[in-house]
Amino acid sequence: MSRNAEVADRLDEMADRLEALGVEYKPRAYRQAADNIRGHTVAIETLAERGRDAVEEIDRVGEAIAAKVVEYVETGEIAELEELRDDLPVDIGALMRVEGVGPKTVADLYEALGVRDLDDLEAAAEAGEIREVKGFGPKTEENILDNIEFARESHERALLGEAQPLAERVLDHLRDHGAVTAADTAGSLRRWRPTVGDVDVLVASDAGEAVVEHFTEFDAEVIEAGTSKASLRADGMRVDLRVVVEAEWGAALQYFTGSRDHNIVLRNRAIERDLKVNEYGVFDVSGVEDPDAGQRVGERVAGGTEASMYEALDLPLIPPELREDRGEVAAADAGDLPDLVALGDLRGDLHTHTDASDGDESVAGMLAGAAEFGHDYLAVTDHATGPGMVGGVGVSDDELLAVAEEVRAADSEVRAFTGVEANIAADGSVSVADDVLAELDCVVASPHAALDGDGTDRLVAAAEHPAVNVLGHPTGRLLNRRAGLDIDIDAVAAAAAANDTALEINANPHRLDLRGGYVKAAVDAGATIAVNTDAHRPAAFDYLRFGVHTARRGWAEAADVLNARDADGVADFLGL
DNA sequence: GCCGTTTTCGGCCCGACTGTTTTCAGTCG
Repeated sequence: MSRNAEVADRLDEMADRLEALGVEYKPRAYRQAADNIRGHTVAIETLAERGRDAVEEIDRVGEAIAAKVVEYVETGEIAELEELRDDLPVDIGALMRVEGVGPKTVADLYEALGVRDLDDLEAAAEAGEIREVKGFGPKTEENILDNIEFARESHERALLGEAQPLAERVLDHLRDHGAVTAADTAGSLRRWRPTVGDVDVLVASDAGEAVVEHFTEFDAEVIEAGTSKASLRADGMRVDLRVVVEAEWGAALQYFTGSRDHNIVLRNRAIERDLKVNEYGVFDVSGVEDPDAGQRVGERVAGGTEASMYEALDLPLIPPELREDRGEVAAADAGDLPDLVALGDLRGDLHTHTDASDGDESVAGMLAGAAEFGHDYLAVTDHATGPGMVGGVGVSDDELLAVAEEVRAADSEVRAFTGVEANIAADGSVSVADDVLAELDCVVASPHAALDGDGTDRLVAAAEHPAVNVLGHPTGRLLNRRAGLDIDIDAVAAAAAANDTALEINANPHRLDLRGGYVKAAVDAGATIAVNTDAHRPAAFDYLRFGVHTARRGWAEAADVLNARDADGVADFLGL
């Protein structure tokens, strides 16, 4: 776990515990600080070493939280958190994972029954003790019992790469219903976050109940189903449906896409204009005595489309991937929104494998697959031997040259670039002889071993290597499994930009590395981005969309992306 | 606890739903 996430988790825990105690406002402050630390592109220990003032540079982190961050980095503890843990000695994170159980419930059940963890909770529910607690009843007890098992299993967020295909199947099913006039994803899935907590789908229809019923006929367990919303559990994920009328489609889509912080910025902007924004539309409340009197108070000025919602606030439509409260509203206001790269802009793939190393397909098969996918060019970059390449996966320098010869000789519809995925050792050196690298068109260099600690110097050294063209999956993270290297992205991006080395967005859904926040920093520093699939078989070329949307989350335009260039443009970049 | 064209104090987004209640607290998104 990167230390940013580790620190953020501690602050989130403080928020939960403060909320359990009934403290107002502080929980929100801690959560916002935690979110911003988690997403910050500079390693938190680097900032902590520079002192409290440096930590305070992170948005929503003030004096008090910065001091706790420094304390945590230096001592591994936050004294106040330890006190809070002593006050309420429970596994608050595990308990809150139970649907319907929040901080207050955790505190109440500890006080009344001494519930400390999921096992205690289950025992208390089975013994019928929970229904006897004041404020609780048999229904709550039953719900807790029903939801405990899912809480035990689903401690991880689902990968985008799993959730997106499920969402598409659900949307296809919904669109089969004649009364459905529009259907789309919402939530973090529509923002293409690398992991999602659940799958949100939204439908426009005048026949809410019929659509909900149709939804429950999808092959899945029904959690709940009302007149306009319902939830299923499918493939280990929760799928939430909402049905709205067509006139409120845009408002609902905007609202449920979030992020929450993005929506707060919009609401505050609305208030400045005597407008009110909610999931039903934008309303002019200038002549209204009490704007809070109801959800559709005032005159509706927008709501049918998402664009109308933004237009009512004097803004252009902001693409979902940007809606993370990272300055997108200010940029939109100033007319400075990026013209984001799109899937159709991508013309090739510069990081792929064949059965010469650990791929499943021959050189010819990969080239044919690339042509079928619609690419103009493909770089064949099999693994070199070196640190991290166990079990004979990597091929020797001589074999690399033999594969290159096969690539050159291939009769291919796409332009074929020879290449290698070399390994960046812990000291930053590259594991292939210089004279071999010189023979190859496209040299990808990636870290495959020693994937913890600070990797900044290592990546800077690789970026400065004259033969290296692309830094592959720079941090080496694996979602839900390995945090990967901590890096100072500004330093890495500066070195990449200065040395004409591209930084990869590895589109494999287990990686999505670089992540969006790092991409934005890299683009800001003038670095070139390569969106590659790391395909080990032709079917994996489809991963490209996950990479493209990650690029969009990083505010990247087509001009920032190496493989949005034509084959000659790429050849120029590679120095051919 | 944080923040500032309401600037060093006084606010802090908004609404639906559920289950428990006789008017609302907690949770969720």
